[in-house]
Formats: sequence, structure tokens, C-alpha cells
Amino acid sequence: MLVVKDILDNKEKAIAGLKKRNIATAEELINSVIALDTQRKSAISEMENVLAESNQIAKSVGQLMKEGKKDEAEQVKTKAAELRSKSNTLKEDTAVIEEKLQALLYTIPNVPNEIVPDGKTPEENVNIFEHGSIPTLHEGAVPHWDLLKKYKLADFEVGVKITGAGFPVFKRKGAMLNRALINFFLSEAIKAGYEEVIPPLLINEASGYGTGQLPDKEGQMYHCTVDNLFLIPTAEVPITNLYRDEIISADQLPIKNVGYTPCFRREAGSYGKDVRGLNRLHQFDKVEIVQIQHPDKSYETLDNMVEHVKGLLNKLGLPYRILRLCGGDMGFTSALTYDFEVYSAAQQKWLEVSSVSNFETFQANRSKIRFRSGQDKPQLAHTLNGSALALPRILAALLENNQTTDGVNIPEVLQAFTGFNKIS
RNA sequence: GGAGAAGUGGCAGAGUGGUCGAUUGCAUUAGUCUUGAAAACUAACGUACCGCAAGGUACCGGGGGUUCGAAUCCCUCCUUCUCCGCCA
Repeated sequence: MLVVKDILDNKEKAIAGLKKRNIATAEELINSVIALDTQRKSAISEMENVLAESNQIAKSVGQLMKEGKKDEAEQVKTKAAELRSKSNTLKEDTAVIEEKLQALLYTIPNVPNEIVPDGKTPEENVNIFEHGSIPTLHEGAVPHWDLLKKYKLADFEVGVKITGAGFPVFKRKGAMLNRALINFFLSEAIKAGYEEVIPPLLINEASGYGTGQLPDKEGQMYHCTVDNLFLIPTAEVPITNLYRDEIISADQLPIKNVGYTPCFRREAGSYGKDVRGLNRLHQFDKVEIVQIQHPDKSYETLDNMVEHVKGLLNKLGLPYRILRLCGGDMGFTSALTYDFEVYSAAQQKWLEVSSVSNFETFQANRSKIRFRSGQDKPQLAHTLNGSALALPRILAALLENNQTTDGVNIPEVLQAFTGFNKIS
């Protein structure tokens, strides 16, 4: 959530940023925030004045009692009770205003960075980097879903039986390749200085609010209503929330974490070839990198994270491109996002396999993730995260791009992890 | 799941209705002393909000209540510990 003080300091920037997200009412929204904040301040002032007086009197009651002036004490008590009830009313008024402001702020997305391109649709994302050449496949090459079946790497039907659509069961070398990718991604991240964590796969409401899934986007998460817990849509949620309500010493920054988790997404409203095979699943594996960084260094860190993901794709030998997302396609909480897409040669499609974002203080403000340099006052940190990487689409592209007439070749970097070099 | 106990500032640990935002110790920071260090001594040292400031307000696990006044009493939820049961 946006920091009100930042809005007050630079109202025009906030409005311009929201306009970039194609929010027609940007100006109204920001003006409402400012108006509510003004109301809030005066309500608090008024309430606290009454409270201060009330506290004064309450103290004097104690004095009078001690001195044995009972009658006087009784009189003062009546006065105090009046003040108290007045302050209670004011307290309620203040709470109403604060809730309004809070609710409004929850509906406002992050202000995009200056370099975020204008645009409304994914077509307007800007391609900033391409690497690798698109392979020419042999005659009769097939999409990955046929390869999965042919080599018995995954079974969608049995997944439907035990759970439902979108929950494939990986088998044999399919399962092993999946696990090899997880280990490869983890070991690369650890080499790059990330500390591994294995977080819970279920999160509570407070965590959902902390990273921005709640309110509003609860529809994308599976909800265990009996316990009011949510299955994580990404490891970003539990890992970032590790630092919720923490004040981190500045010399601990940056905090770098990596975690492998399954991810669960309800993804309502998808259909057709976009969801075919491994393209879109309700449960999938992902290795996520998360950093908590000093505001002055977060964009440098974002670049580092982009470089890290590039390195992974380079090593896997997959052709890919990097998109700078436009204002209309960026996530609610992000200030700047780079998407990575790999080319899946049989489908002849670009598949999103990573999204690397800087959230600046947006999540930190919700989560109260702060740091302190020396004796300074605590200050909101910047949070960043990125997929490094999401598994199923990588698997799809690897299978499709590396297929030959007599099997699928495993990239060299993975062979140490798979223990085999070919699927046939 | 059953029975008990407990949750106070970075940590330890006082405080059972008023002058307590909270004694004290440790840790931390600065200073004195010292050739340097240690020790000792002195001082500072929670967070948020309102206010130009002086200052004020809130917070003793969360929420609610009683009272002129709550860390302290009551209700409720959460968490931790001990014992029993069950169990990977």
C-alpha cells in the first residue's frame, strides 16, 4: 500500500503513476486519500486533547482520595466520566475515518517506476532483450503434451481422478527431470548467495494482506475455510512475510532468500490452448528468489536478479526474451516488473517462466518491514522477488526444443542432477 | 484431543488498581580513564501517531469489558511450555 506521506510529498507523481496504470480516476483517488488523511489528523488531535484532559482529571481523583477529600473526588469523577464518554465517541469517529482511509489505500495499486512504458495490454510490453536462436525441429515434432504421453512422463488423467484438471502426476523420468530442475535452480541460487528456506505452504490472512494477495485477490488462492488458511500462490508470500513486523539492522541488508515450493492457483476463467498440457496448472513447482534491500540499492538489486534468471536460461540453452511490463499489465503491488518468456518451439509460443519485480515500499508498508541504520529511525525497506524459475513451462520448452527423432536430449548442466542424458 | 502453567522493552526478569511507558541486570551506542585493550565510572538507549514546537496520545500476546483511573480485575481468542492420549 502506498505511503500517505509520499503522496503528500509528491501528489503529482502519484497521480501520474496511477494514470500510467490507466486508472481514469487517479486524481480523484489521490485527492480522496489526502482529504481523508486531513480528516484523520484533525480527528486524532481533537480526540487526544479530550483524552489528555480526561487523564489529568483521573490523576487528580487519586490525589483527592489520598488526601481524604471524598466529596471533591466524587464531583471530579462525574466530570471525568463525561470526558471519557466524549473521548470514546471521538475515538469511534477517528476509527471510522482511519478504516475508510485504510480501505481506500488497499484499493490503490503501486505507483509504477518512471521507466515503465505506457500501455494497456500485454501487446504493449516492451521487449528489451532477446537471447538464443529458435531451434528448427525435425519433421513430425510434437508439442510437449504429446511427448509427456509418449515417454510416460506425466499423467493428466490420473491427476483428474485424484484431484481434478490442472493437477498432473509426473512419473518416471518426468518426475526425475522436475526434481533435477528444482535442485539445479536451488543450487544456482545458493551459489549466488541466496539462503535457502522451506516455508509453510499455507498462510494466514495477515500474511495474505502483507504481500498484497488480500483483500481482492483471494479468488486466485485456494482457501481452507475451516482454519481460514490459504494455499500459497507463490513462495513470495511466506518468504516475504518472514520479515513482517521486523526491524532489520541495515548491515544485514540485503537479505537474500531462495525457496522451492509448490504453488497453487485457482486461475478461474482460463480455457483453450493456453491451458493445454503444462501451460497452466493449478499446482506447479517454482523456485523463488526474494530480497529485502535498502531503498537506495533496490534497482541495482533488481538488475542483479534479472541477471541471475538470465544465467539460468542461458545454462539451460533455452531461447528467451525479457519484457518490461507496461502500466496496464503490471501486477497490483509492483513498481517495475520484468517478465521472462521462453520460446517453446513445437507450440511456437512464448511462455512466461519468470516475473521479477521491485515492489519498493508497497509491500513493506503493508507488512511493516523496516530497517535501521545506526541510531536512525526505522525506515521502510524495499522488497523484491522473482521466479528462478517456474518449472512446468521450462519443462515444456525443454521437451519441445530438445526433441529428436529418437528421444529428448537433456541439457548438459542438468545431467548431473538427472543422472540421465536422454529421455527415450 | 484432555489437564495444568505462562505470555512485560533486543534478551533476562520485577511489577497484582493511581505518581508505571513501566524497577533492575545483560546487551548496544557515546564519553571519561588507559600507551592500547579490559575493567570501572558517566550518559544515552522501545514503537507508532498528532503537533512548527513545547508537548500530547496509544501500545505490557490480540480483541472486548469493568472503573474516574488497568500491565495489574473480568470475558474471549491466539501462542508457548509441562503432563496424558494419538500419530508421520
